[in-house]
This record gives sequence, structure tokens and C-alpha cells, in this order.
Amino acid sequence: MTTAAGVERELGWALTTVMKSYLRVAGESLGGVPGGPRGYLVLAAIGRGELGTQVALAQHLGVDRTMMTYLLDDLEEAGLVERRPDPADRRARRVTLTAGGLTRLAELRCSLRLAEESLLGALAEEERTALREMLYRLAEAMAPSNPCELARELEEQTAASVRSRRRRR
Amino acid sequence: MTTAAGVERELGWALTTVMKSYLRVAGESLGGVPGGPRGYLVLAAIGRGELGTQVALAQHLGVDRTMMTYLLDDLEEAGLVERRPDPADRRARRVTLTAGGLTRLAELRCSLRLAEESLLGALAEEERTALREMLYRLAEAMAPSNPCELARELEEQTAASVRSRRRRR
DNA sequence: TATTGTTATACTCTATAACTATA
DNA sequence: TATAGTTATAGAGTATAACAATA
Repeated sequence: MTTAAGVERELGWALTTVMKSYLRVAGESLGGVPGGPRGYLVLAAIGRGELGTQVALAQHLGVDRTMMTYLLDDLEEAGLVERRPDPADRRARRVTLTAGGLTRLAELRCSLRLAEESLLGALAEEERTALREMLYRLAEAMAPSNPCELARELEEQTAASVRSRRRRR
Repeated sequence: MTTAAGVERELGWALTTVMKSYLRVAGESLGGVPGGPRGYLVLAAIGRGELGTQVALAQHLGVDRTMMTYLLDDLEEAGLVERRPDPADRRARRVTLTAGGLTRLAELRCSLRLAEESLLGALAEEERTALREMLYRLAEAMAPSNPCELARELEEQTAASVRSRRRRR
């Protein structure tokens, strides 16, 4: 049995395909910014000024905090961000954009927006807006700041903690 | 400068976040099927009966043909697919579902659809439909069967071929 | 005892190269 | 000469473990 017009109807396939194209197109439009599309997201998050510490940034991107060390090493070496000690908590570091980082972020954002719109070219303009809005809403609902997701994260951490303890015996 | 309500407005972030959640949720709902969400897509593509050979399947999923060997090895070992020589081209193999594979595919599809709808729970029902339709359309436009993408693929292959020749000197 | 950040290590995933058989 | 499929190898990316400093 085949589908009506041979059209693919798998959400997983569509997401994977779009994601792949997005990473390629975004990567090209961002030039050599350290970390590629992910590096850009770090800059953008820092630019929004709400996620000051490295763990917060890591959680926002859904990656391990060790990744953030490497990413920020590269961004700092490129002169785009600065790490300064947090006066309120001497374990933590406040991550901020340099002047150059702010300029670069604006350029990258502009370039990326153009690339994105081109990528979404198969959709009408109002559809692009609707798609973006729905994806934002979905992602917000899935992000670790969401209570439901927080519960899951906690569960995973607990499980990991238990595994860790078992190994240590 | 921060955005109005602190709401994330990055398409890359939204896509990455949704993709991550999708892979987790789909992976769980698919149980231990070889290859996880990707293995399911292989079964589904074979089930549609249009992509008989391994290269065609690989291209459909946007992976290297060597990946398909590994994936099909696992699916075959699990008794879900069969590889038979292609009578028209003795280099190629026709990949088909076994009876068990067909049954399993139906079960997986059902389970996955439920998980997907739950994942899209933040959207209204008509929005889910609209989102799916737009993602399908986008992915179709980006898929390698699309003329524009074929040109790009060809370009990449040519470049790879040139690199390969240079190395051989 | 838990958390932030770092480093070193190990693992997973995927692509590349090289090969055989066929076109 | 090019392609389908396989195998072996190498690389990128990522997570895990362990550590120091601080809470």
C-alpha cells in the first residue's frame, strides 16, 4: 500500500530534512563564526542578557555544561565574548558580549535572517510567520524552563545520580 | 536590548529544541526497533514501495550509503526486512519488508503517531495539521529529488570527485 | 553535600577510502 | 569509467568522569 501521491507524510522525515538544510544554509550564511549556528545562538542568548552563567546557557541550548566551556573558549578567543567573575557567586562567571561581539551579532543576525527566509521560500510569507510562531511556541513548551520538562530533567538527573552512586561502590 | 517579553525568537533554537524533543519522544515510543527513529523511517520508506535500492533509501534519508548497510544489517537481523538480488541489475539489491516487518511497521506507526500528537500538544488540532503540512512541503522542496537540490548534490559530488582525484596523484 | 567551571578521557555517530562485483 | 554494496578506518562531535574552588 502506498500513499496517495507518493508524498512523504512522516513528521520525523520532514523535521530531519528541514533541520539538515537549516544547518547547512545557516552555517554558510554565518561565515566562520566559532561554533557555527550553535555559536550564533550563544551570542544571541548572551545578547538578550537574561542568561548570565554558563550552566544557564548550556541548559538553554540543551547541551552539557562542558560543551559551553569549549564554545565560550572559542568565542572568547575570537574576541566576541568576555568571562568575568560573578560578584554574587565566586564559583560562577558572568558572560557578556564585547563591543565587537555586539557588532558581529547584529551582522550575523541580519545575514541569518536573509538565509532563513530563503530557506522557507517554498512557503508564502504569512505561512512563514505562522510556522515560526508555532515552532517558537512548541520549543518554549519543550524547553527545560517549562515545569513539565523540569520534572523530566530532575528525573534524569536523579537516575544519573543513582547510576553514578552505583558505579562508585 | 532585549526582546519584548523575553521570548526566544530564533528559528535555529526552535528547530533544534523541537528536534531534540522529537528524537527523544519518538525513540521512546518506538521501543527497541533497530536504528531508532531513523530505522523506522527506513521501514516506512520501504513500506511505501518506491525506493527499492539501498542508495535510493540513503538519498531519501540524506545519509551516506554506507550508513544504509549498517541500518539494513540490523533491520535484517531483527527479521524486519529482506535483501534480494535485483533481477535487472546484479549489482543492486531490492529491499523489502518481511511479513513481520509489515506488522511491526503498522504497530510502530500507530505508536509513533500518538507520541507525535502528544509532542505537538501545545498546538491546537488545526495548527498541528497546518504545521505538518508546511513541514512536509518544506522538506519536499529541500529533498534531493528536487531539481535545485539535485544541482547542489551534483556540485558537491563533482567537488568530492576532484578532491579524490587530486589525492590519488 | 551540592554546584560552577574546567580538563582529560571515552564513546558514539558519521563520513571517507578502498575494495569487489557489475554496468 | 561509473555505480551498488561492503568493509575498515578515521574524524568530528558529544558525553562522562574526575577535579578544584566555592556555596
